[in-house]
Amino acid sequence: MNKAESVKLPFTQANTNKYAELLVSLRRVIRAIDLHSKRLEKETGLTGPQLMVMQEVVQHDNIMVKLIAENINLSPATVTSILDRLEKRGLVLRERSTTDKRKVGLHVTQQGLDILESAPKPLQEHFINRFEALEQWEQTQMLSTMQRIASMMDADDIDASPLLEVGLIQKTAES
Amino acid sequence: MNKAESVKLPFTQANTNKYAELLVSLRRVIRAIDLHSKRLEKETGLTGPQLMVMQEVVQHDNIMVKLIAENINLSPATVTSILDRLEKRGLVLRERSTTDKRKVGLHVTQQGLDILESAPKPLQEHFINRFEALEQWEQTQMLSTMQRIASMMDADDIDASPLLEVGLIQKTAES
DNA sequence: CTTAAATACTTTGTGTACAAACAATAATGT
DNA sequence: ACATTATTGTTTGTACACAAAGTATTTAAG
Repeated sequence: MNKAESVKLPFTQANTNKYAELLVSLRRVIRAIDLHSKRLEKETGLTGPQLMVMQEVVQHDNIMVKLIAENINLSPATVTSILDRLEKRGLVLRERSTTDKRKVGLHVTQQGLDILESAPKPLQEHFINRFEALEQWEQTQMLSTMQRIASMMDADDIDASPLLEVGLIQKTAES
Repeated sequence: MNKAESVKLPFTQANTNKYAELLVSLRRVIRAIDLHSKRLEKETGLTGPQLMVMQEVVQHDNIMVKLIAENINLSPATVTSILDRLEKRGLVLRERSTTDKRKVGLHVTQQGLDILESAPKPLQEHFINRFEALEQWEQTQMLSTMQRIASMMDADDIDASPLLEVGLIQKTAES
């Protein structure tokens, strides 16, 4: 077990445990998504997040800001700023509820529908094609890996109780 | 399985192939990374990206901006703005090369080293612990899945030649 | 040697993305 | 009735993150 005592290893160095590589892959993915979003914007006038918000509004008319935020995993503040832009372009409408004046219901306009009509997907066509060309089991496996990473990451405080359902693996300390 | 066949299915509809769920997981992960970065900032004064840049500079003294950008997968413009902040706080130094005055070499200061000394990891401790508690094969499998997703995403133009090695799956045109 | 092209970095402009502070309203408590 | 608390949404301030345009410098071409 002489793996980590080497010479100096300032911080994350050569033995750089796999999670560092994982982080690099994640960065690549994040960047790819962002670049796609930027390209969308030029081609269709809608960024990825804007597209996701629009779709939420279309699928659930009169939806509240809070709900949108939860559904697509963004903070309310972020959603507000996205809605500002969408409203300014006349793609959605805000309507304050009369029964509960804290709430704001969202509606898509005809112009918004028109844009969505021709709107592309929130992920690269290229990726989608490749993904769907995979075998079912591969898609499933990819998805469940991502979901697992996600659940390992969020809930920093909640302790891994639900993660152990798989079985109390007894550590198997083989080197 | 009568859960999603609802009424109209405007665009991305109920059969909403798995990639949509994948995107949701990715968003969760992206957000978890961002939230961790924000927390880091409050606790140590360094965000995740700042930490990554610092580590590049420590590991390769006199490194150029361009190189940093490539190594951590960011645009030069982004790195410049991160360096602005690090320099303003006296954590790094910019030094214009004398032989090629376009180039800027980066150096970490003592103060920067001090901060790094106590610097946390760029991912949640919690995640790292969980990840490293996994079996080796599981770590490997997670990593390779992420790398596969990454390579399916970037290089929008490059056609999937290396991806087909697995076998020319014949599309499975069910539905 | 002068112009053109390439390189390295910065600036500008836009769009996320968040926490924290705020405002308005609603629900609850006393 | 009045005060406290909770909920919903917005504002403010900061930090990414990029493309496109701009600056300075170097290299290449003619």
